[in-house]
Order: sequence, then C-alpha cells, then structure tokens
Amino acid sequence: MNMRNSQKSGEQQYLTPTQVADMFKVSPITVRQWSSSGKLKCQTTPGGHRRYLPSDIEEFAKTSGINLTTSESGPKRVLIVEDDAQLGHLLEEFISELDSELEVYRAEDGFRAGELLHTVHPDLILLDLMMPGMNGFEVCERVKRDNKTRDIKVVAMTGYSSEHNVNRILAAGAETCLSKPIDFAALRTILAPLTQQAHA
Amino acid sequence: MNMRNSQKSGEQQYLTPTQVADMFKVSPITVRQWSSSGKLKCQTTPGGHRRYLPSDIEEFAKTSGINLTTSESGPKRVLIVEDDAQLGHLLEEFISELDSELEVYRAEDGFRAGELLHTVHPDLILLDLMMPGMNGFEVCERVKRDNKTRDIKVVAMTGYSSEHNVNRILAAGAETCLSKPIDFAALRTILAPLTQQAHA
DNA sequence: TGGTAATTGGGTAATTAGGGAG
DNA sequence: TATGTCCTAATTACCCAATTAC
Repeated sequence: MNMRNSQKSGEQQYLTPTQVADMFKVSPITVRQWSSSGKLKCQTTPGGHRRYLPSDIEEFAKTSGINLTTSESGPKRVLIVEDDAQLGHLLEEFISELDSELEVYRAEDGFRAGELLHTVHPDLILLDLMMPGMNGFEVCERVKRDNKTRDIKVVAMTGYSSEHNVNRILAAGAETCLSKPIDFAALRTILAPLTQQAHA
Repeated sequence: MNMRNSQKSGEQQYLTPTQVADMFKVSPITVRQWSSSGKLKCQTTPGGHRRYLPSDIEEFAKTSGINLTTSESGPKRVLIVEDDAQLGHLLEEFISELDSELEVYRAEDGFRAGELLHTVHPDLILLDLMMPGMNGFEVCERVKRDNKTRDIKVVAMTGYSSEHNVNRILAAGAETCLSKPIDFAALRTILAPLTQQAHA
C-alpha cells in the first residue's frame, strides 16, 4: 500500500548535475559545459560540485527553448480533497488497492488542499465541491488558471448535482462530476488512464 | 532539553547537521565529513551529536568561497490570512505603507493560504485563528512541524482571546496573539524586525 | 516520566563530479 | 555542439547503536 498521508517533507530543493542531465536527456558532461559557459546558472558546494535550483532549470529551458521532460516518469499521484473522514478513507483505500503504484494523498480541509497541491503536485484531484470555507468551483478555476497546475486533472464530487452545478464545474475545467454516493465503478473507469500508465 | 521550544521568538542559535546540509545544498553525511576532517568547526552535545554556530558556518563559507545568500536574501514577504475583506484590506494597506519594500500577500480562505504558504514562502504570517473550514491552531502547528516552513514567524489574530486560546496558540509556536480589534501600534512593533532588515 | 519516530555518529564501500585533452 | 574516457577528489549510500525531538 503506497499511501502517503499528510506530513511528509523529504523533498529535495536542489538538483545534481546528473538529475539535470536526465531532465534534458543529455549527458552530465553537457550540463557541465552549459554551466561553465554561463548558459545555465548554478551554485556550488564548498567542494566545488555544482548544484541547480529548479528556478535556474526553468529559466534555462525557456531561454534555450528545450522542453524538459520533467517528472512525468515517476509514479502517479492522486490528491483526495474530502472533509468527510469516512468517505475520504474509503476513497483512499479504494484507489490504493486499484493500483499499489499510485501515491494517494488526502486533504481534509482547504488549507491542506492548497498545501498538497503545490508540495506533491498531483496528477489528479478528487475534489469535494462542498466543503466548509472552501468554494470548490473557485478552487477548480484557480487550478486551471495557474500555468503550474493547469495540467492536473480535476474530478469533482458533490452531493447536490444539479444540472446547473454540473455545468458550472465542467465549465471550470473539471473532467467529470461524480454524484454522491460515489459510483466506484465509474471512479475506476476515470482513474484507468493513471493506472495504465503506472503499469507501463 | 528542548531546543526548538527554547527559541521562542528569536532565531535558533544552534544548527543541526541537516540544517547545515540544506544551507550548502549537500547531504548531512558530507557535513559530517567536513567536521571530522576539521574543515568545519563544531560543538558537540553531551551525547556526541554535532551542533553548529552561525559563526562557524560563516567562517567555513568564507574559506570555501561560498556566498551564503541562502533564502535570506531578497525582499521580505508577509502573508495575511484573513477572510474579512475589510480588515484584510486594512492590514494590507497598513503593512505596505509601513515599508514599501515589503511584499504583502493575502489569502481570504484556507485553500489560498495553503497555496501561498508554499508558493511565496513568506517570512511572516498574520493568521486569523477563526476562519470557516480552517483550524488556525492546527495550521500553526503544521507550519511549525514542517522543516520547510518552521522558520516562518506566525502572528495570530483572534476575536476571542481567552487565556486558554492564547496559551494554546503560543504553545503551537506563534510569536504573539493579537486581539481584535487589532492594535496597529503593536503590530508595527512586531513587524519592525522585517522592515529593518529590508532596509539594511 | 515514558514512548515512539526521526536524526546522528562511525566506518567502509560505492557513486558521482570536476578538469583537461582527445 | 555533444559525448566518451582517465584520474583524483568530493559526495553519498549503507549498516547499526546511541542520541535527540516531541
């Protein structure tokens, strides 16, 4: 079970030459050249090894027009935004067992949702539209408006699926809108693309 | 002996190996090597673990020719978490006029707060404890528990400042707890360190 | 005060990185 | 322009018991 709950902060905020090389699909030596010629900014360790910040990489990617094959290769991540503990847990279990390769995170409030959106950068969000202090429609709109997050698929969930609400959330960029109680068969179908890629 | 709690309002005077490692973009193991080979001075706890003084770090950085322009550089950022539009705007105005160098952001809901926490990584958070769908105490605890955000100062604001609540938020790691209506003179004092550094 | 998870130190081996000439 | 190779140095991984944080 590859379930990753809330508090995890073992991310690395710097990149080594080989990691950068992998991102651009070139050899580490080439990355070294880019740095020594000043094309790619870098910091150095006291021992003289180069360290790269994500911002430096992005800038270089834009300047040189090379598209970076970022972390598309890693395991797929799903973020569940649901304040109901019971349903939330059920969804966690269901998705984890669908594919043990999937990393499942859950936010039980808006703050946590905002945090996880940017710290784990999920591939898909299961979003409860009706949560206290959080407007699900707005959240979806914001996700789709931000360049950094617009590639994330949003699957809405609501207990009041009026035609108006469904149209509104779809217009905001959501993939689909599931009515509660959740049809798990439908959910499985929706998640199929993620599991297929994870197995590939 | 609890080192984290002993640094109530100021900076931490000792740095752990991991913290030093982050500063130099290196693994903790490497820091250990620097110390055991005598390149990096250090003190030790009674149990034999290494602790570093900022002065030791600076000296080592100079010797190695590294600029310690970690994340301390750049303009200071303040995040206001307040759902009341009127008060929120007032705070924005006040802080902006206190020092035009300060960057002021505002979150009107929990989701936005979580987003901004990680996207702008503020130096200080003005946190309303009573917001719908968001437990201010929990938020503060989470901020202080995460290595990435624990250096962020938290200033709480509440309309119901019972002694119990004040103690609870201070125990969670907040700098102070302001009662509403806000005492702007007190707020100015609290923000003084930021404005001074911004001008330096 | 007691319990549990995370960090640390030591030592050795494995990996990665930098520089330069091809 | 990008890369493969050689040599040396810097950095990291791994193991386990002790220490520390909360």
